Amino acid sequence: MSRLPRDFFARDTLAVARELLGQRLVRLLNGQRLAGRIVEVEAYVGEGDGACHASRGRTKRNAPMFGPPGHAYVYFIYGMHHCFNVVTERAGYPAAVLIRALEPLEGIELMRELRGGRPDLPLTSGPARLCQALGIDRRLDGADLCAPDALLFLERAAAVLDEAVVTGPRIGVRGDEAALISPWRFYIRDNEYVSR
DNA sequence: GAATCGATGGTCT
DNA sequence: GACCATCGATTCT
Repeated sequence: MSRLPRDFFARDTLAVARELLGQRLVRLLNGQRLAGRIVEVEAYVGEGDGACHASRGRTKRNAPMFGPPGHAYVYFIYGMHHCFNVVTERAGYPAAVLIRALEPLEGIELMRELRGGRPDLPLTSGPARLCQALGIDRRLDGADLCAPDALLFLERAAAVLDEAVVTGPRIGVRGDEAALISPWRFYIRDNEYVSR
């Protein structure tokens, strides 16, 4: 099982977003492997993207987006939730892919515990839900996903066919008109773990 | 099933 | 002081 190398992330963000579908996100937590198949993502591209956190320049919070590709950008929102992004493109150009939903594959029992132990709630169908299920918080902000000793990384898995990929406007975006309609959300058609 | 709302805190103006 | 790349519960049709 090979890991996605830095070159994979050092490319056009829309291409990276599209190709992240089907790949496996792996979290090592307390010696356990938690993993899921990526089924939904969104791209946030550059300072010209009104919905991108970097659209108003570099700040302490969004600094990882301006850094080298293959690193994590984890932010805290709504007073209680975390969201996880993979930084793309070259250092100095702020862009990232938000991971919005996974299909749980490994460590499902621990994921359920991290989600509060309730059997009836979705585990990883939503950006904040998957962060809770995988134990992702601000301690992983800026982490190198390509380091040999990374506790969070991506593994190569079977590609998703074009006919199984759906694109559409991003969820929850409140930016300008172009940002509202840009079809930069990608998800796997008919997958039951896609959010909303 | 759809619409609405409260929780809760960091960040930026 | 306003805004938020959300979630889960509640309250309607």
